This record gives sequence, structure tokens and C-alpha cells, in this order.
Amino acid sequence: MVYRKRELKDKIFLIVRDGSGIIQAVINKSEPNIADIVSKLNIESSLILTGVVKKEPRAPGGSEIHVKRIDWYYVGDPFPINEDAAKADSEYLLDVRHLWVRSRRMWAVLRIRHTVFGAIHEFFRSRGYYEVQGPMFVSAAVEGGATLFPVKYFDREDVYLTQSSQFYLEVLIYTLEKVYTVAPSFRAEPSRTRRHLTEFWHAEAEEAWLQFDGLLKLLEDLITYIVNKVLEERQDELKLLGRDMKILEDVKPPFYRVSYDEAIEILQSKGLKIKWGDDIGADEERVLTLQFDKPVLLHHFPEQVKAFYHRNDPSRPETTLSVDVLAPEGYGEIVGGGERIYDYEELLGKIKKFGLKPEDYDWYLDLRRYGSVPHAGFGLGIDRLVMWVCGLDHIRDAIPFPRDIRRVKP
RNA sequence: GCCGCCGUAGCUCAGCCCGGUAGAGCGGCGGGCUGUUAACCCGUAGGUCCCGGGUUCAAAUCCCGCGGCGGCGCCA
Repeated sequence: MVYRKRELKDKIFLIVRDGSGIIQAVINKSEPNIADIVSKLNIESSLILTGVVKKEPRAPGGSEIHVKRIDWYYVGDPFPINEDAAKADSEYLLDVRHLWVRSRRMWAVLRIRHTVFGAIHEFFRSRGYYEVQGPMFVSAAVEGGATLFPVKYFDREDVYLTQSSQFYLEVLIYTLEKVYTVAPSFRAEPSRTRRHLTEFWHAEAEEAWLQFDGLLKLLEDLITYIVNKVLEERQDELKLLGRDMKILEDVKPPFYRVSYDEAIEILQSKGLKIKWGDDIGADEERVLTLQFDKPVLLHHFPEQVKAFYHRNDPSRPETTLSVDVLAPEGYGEIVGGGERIYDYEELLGKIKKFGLKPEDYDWYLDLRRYGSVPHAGFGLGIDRLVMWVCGLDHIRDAIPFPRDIRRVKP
């Protein structure tokens, strides 16, 4: 594909790209049969060319192709995206996302995203987790709060798109013990923020017998593994995105471990109006994570700010064995997880305490009724992780075809 | 649901306060140019000023509606 064309009196410089990157090609106008074709090509027109590669310090990248033959070409209309639009990071780029993915920037992000997805699978499989798949059509909410997308499912009206595979993973620990999944989740919250999508990629894991300290360790290892893999394989892409590599290189265990209590103290000392029992919102997260240069494991949230299935800490029952991983530099929450309630009576009590109907959770309660083991798990927002690793301003640029409150095209 | 901002050329935007003949850069087209690096220089075409209503002798400009964007809440 033609990336840039610069036509001079007796030469044409054509910067061409393929999936691997870009290189400059030179066409001499003393060969009119070639030059006449190249002269017609617009940005993003395509061609197959043959020539001799030579070292050339004057060329961008240090070498260039002296074109001897054009074997095939296709003249496209003038490409509708220019440098102004790209620089402005405009809404227009989302309208023409099917063309914008050709940009150097999206090229780099998508290659890093590929590495992140691969690293997740490698990590879990190397540690003996089984990959499983939950359904996308579901009949009840995982948690009370989040909103579900209703689906027209034949003549039924109680079917929705899943917002998490967690409950299904909890089912499968009794078969496979250690399970994970990489799947989309859907949230019908009318969120208009730089870190929300209505359809996002969710890496979730559940593990029998896993306890709180083990969970924290697991999260550190997983995130460290992913970041290292990206640093190993995607130096050029990170550089192209202008990412500060130092911050990624410093990602290694142990992460900062901050209890909810300590977080409240830090925030109060920074002058924020917050008291024990309040949820830690996006503004608070930002203040908090700007204090740290590594991911933060924020743990022991009060019972009332976390979903009903979180297990209360027996030594301090007003808090839960819960953890959020906050990405540094103000990026905020990328993981939510914790120990789950394994005791039948305790879970039933919590469901009632939260004003939920036990009959909506019949099979989930069965998991405790018919033999139960302590277990823990978490959900990782992969798009958010990619956003942080790449240093992007908006989650929409971390995924090729973002879905948000209004956008379902392209 | 709440708060703020914006709708003008293919794209990025100025003009709007203070109403009076529609502007620039990029892109397109034509020409020029000593190997260009987001090339550069000259010329040229290109407009339902989002749409609907109102005020006015007169509206891109003021008012109302409409649409879009950003942020918060919620969460990954």
C-alpha cells in the first residue's frame, strides 16, 4: 500500500507499507513506464513492486528499494483521512475506523494487543489452568448493580447478554479446579468515559482452594508476565506510540499493597472529602494512582461497596477479601476480584441482606449446597490493560471496533 | 441521571460576543522544483454555515428545539 508519495522533477519517492512496516521506494522518471503508473497512485493505493534494496542513509529507515518493475497495481480514490484528522484524534476517525486501522498508530496498538492476548493464554496454560467458555446468552444478572442488554430470544423476554462469565467459571472449578476464559462481556450502563465500552474483552479466572494472599500473588505474576512479554516482542510498536518504557520496565512483583483503610487516609491527607464506607470513585483512583509508579493492589473494601458474593474477612467482618488492581499513572482499575463466599448459609444471608431474591440465584446457591470449597477469582479488563500498556488516552483506541453507548458501526 | 463544550469545504478549524456579499491550512486537480522525510513553491476547483422554528429590513452570528462530544456516577 502507498503510505506517502513525494513527486519531484525526475524522481518519485514512494513510501510503501505492508503488514510488517514501511520502507521507501524510489522510481526514476527516466523509466516512464513505471513512473507513469506510480504517478497515478493515491495514498493507500496498492501495488506489487520488484526492485533492488540498497542501503541509503538519506532514506527514512536507512534503506530503500530501487524499483525495477510494477507487477500489479490498484488505484484507490483519494484517501479521506489526512494528518490534520489524525492529529485531532477526532470523532471522524471513529466513523472511518475501518480505514483508520491502516494507520501506523492502530497498527502498533493491534500488534501489542495481539501479544497481550497471547500472553494471557500462555500464562494460564503454563500454570495448569484449563480454558473454558461460558455462554453469552444468560438469564440472570451476576450482580445487582450492572445493567444487562436484553436479547430477543424467540418469544422469551428474560434473556440477556452476559456481563461476566464468573458464575460459570465458579461452576467449573468443581470439575477442573483451575479455570480461565477470555471472552466478551456486555454492560448496558450509559457510561460516557474514556475507560468504558459496552462490549469489552474480559479475562476471568477462578481457582479452587485459592486464598486471598495467593490471589494477590497470582495477579502480580499475571500482569508482570504480560507486560514483560510486550516489552520483549513489541519495542518498536511501543516506541512508535511514544510510550514511556521505564514505567513498564519497573512492573515487577511485589506491587504496592494498599488497604482500603490506608487509601482513605491518603485521600483525606490530600484534602479529598471522603469517609470510611464511601466507594473509591474515578477521581479518587486517579489521585491515588498518581502517587505510585507501579500497579496498586487495593484490598479489603467495605462490604457495602462490593458485590454480594465477596467473602467477608472473618477477622474483620465489615470488610471483604476483595482486591482491585489499579494501573499507575492515573489509569485506574483494570482488575476486580476476591475470595468468594463458599458457605451456603453465608451466601444466602448475604443475598437477602443485599435485597436480592434467592430464587434468582438458585443454581449459584446449589454450588454451595452440594459440596463446596473455598475459592477465589478475578476479572481483568483486557482493553483497559492494553490502553495502559500502550499509554492511550481512550479505551476506544485499544480495540479495533469499539462499541460504546451510541457507536455500533463500523 | 447530573455538569461542561461543540455542530461552517472531503478533513482540521477561524469567523459568532458586537447581525450587513463565506475564510485559512491540509487533501484534490494543474504547473514548478538539486534526494524528498507530515517535502516545498505558484495557481485552481470545492459550501444546504446540521436541520426545523422564532426575533429582525437583514441570521453562520441572537433565542428555542434537535444532534454530537467530553467528564462524573456505575464498573473491567
